[in-house]
Amino acid sequence: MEMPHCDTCGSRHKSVFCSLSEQEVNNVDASKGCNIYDRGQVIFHEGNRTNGIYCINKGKIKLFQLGSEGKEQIIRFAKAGDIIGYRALLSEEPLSASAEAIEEAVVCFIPKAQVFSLITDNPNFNFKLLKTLSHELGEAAKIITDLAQKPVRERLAETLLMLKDTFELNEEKTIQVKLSREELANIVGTATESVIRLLSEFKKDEMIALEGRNIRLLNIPELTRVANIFD
Amino acid sequence: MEMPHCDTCGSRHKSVFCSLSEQEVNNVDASKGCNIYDRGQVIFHEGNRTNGIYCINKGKIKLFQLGSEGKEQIIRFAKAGDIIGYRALLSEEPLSASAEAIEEAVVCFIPKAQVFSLITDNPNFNFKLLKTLSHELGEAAKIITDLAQKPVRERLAETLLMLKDTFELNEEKTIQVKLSREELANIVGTATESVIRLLSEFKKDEMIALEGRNIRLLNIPELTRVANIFD
DNA sequence: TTAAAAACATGAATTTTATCATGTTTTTAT
DNA sequence: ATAAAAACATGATAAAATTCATGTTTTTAA
Repeated sequence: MEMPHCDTCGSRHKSVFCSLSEQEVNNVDASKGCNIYDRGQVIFHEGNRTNGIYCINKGKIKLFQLGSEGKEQIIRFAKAGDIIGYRALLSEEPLSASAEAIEEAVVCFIPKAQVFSLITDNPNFNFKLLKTLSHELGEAAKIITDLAQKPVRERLAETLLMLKDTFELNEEKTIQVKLSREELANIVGTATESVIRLLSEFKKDEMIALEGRNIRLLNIPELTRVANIFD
Repeated sequence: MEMPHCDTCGSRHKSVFCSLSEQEVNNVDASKGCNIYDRGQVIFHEGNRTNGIYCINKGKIKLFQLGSEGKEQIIRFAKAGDIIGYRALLSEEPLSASAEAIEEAVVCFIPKAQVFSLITDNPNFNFKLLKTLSHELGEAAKIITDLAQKPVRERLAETLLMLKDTFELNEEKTIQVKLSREELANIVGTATESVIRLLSEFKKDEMIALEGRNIRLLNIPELTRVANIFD
């Protein structure tokens, strides 16, 4: 594999690393290691320790926890420019989730020492980290309230809109990520059959179109109404 | 009211402020403002902006979001030594939750400038903040998985154990916090009647004893088993 | 390429959970 | 102290969601 350079990494400027000096970018470059992961390959395992953070150069990643019955709960997604594994590194706790590529991905590993030296020496990086963590915590609180209070139909509509925001639509209004019905169920927090049924309903109501795992959002205002989102 | 001094604040040494120098403590003291809140009084409102963080000197606080039907979802609790409002301050977003005293509380307000100067000048404080945020994010992920996958009965048992860990038991094994059945339902994510019914069951099975709003945990191993917690 | 496995789909039955109705007890405010 | 309000409690009913069963389609691997 050809090692990608942070220098030429397209997503660096909209990432947590956007404020790094040339010298700092070179330091990160020198200390990092990169890997290609095929669809389905695991980047790290829940419960393990981490000695650095992972930066997504290319591809799409799902982060999930295993529930007590061995069922996956997808906590969030990461894509080019995002970092993963920082929560465990900073809290000095084991990884709270596993990370798995949902399409071919290139992921760089930045060792702990490098991360901590950036935190110490680059206030902008530090504030970016604080901001990322705080933002994620706010998102998590919203998800908690939704899971606790909204019925499955609303949560599925909301999930489709979240996937649109995260991965965007192409020209044909198709969400740019392919997930199985089971994976959708593992975001929504429901049974696979319920997702299948509700997707069929959304299709019948012409809110979406289905072509295999591709989902086209035909009527976003109506999906928003179903999701019961007021903000 | 008598203004409490950080200097003599019993919880400071186990809080995020434990690493402050004498000078820094004096600076915080000089810039802070304190208030007493009676049970039921609101400290801040979801959706508003904040210009600092709130440090609990005494008392117990619930943090909650309002769901789309106007129902409270309790996200977490705070007690002496804890800080609240930092998520919104650091993410530069509106407050994601409201804070309300569930018993008489003394809460100090530390202005933004003071917080940011500590972040910049005291690496230990900064790391404590990063650690707190990361830890909270991990807790939130666990809650998400539980809400998505565990039935109400298990979640209620788990909630009782969480309250035990947060507020501790007295000599009679009573959880040291008084919550209404409705508030318990707003943690668990269920209907008030379901909480009432399940508490009666737990009582019949001699896992707990009920005396008004006091809950005594008689059989913690069995509660743990019901909660289906393997760690 | 073809057999096996996995994913998708749908109906029926069952379980879980919420809602509604009603009565009692406790708390709060005058 | 007492009336009103809120909280607690429980049964009956209804709704929501899961599970089970079964068949089809799609994907994967030999």
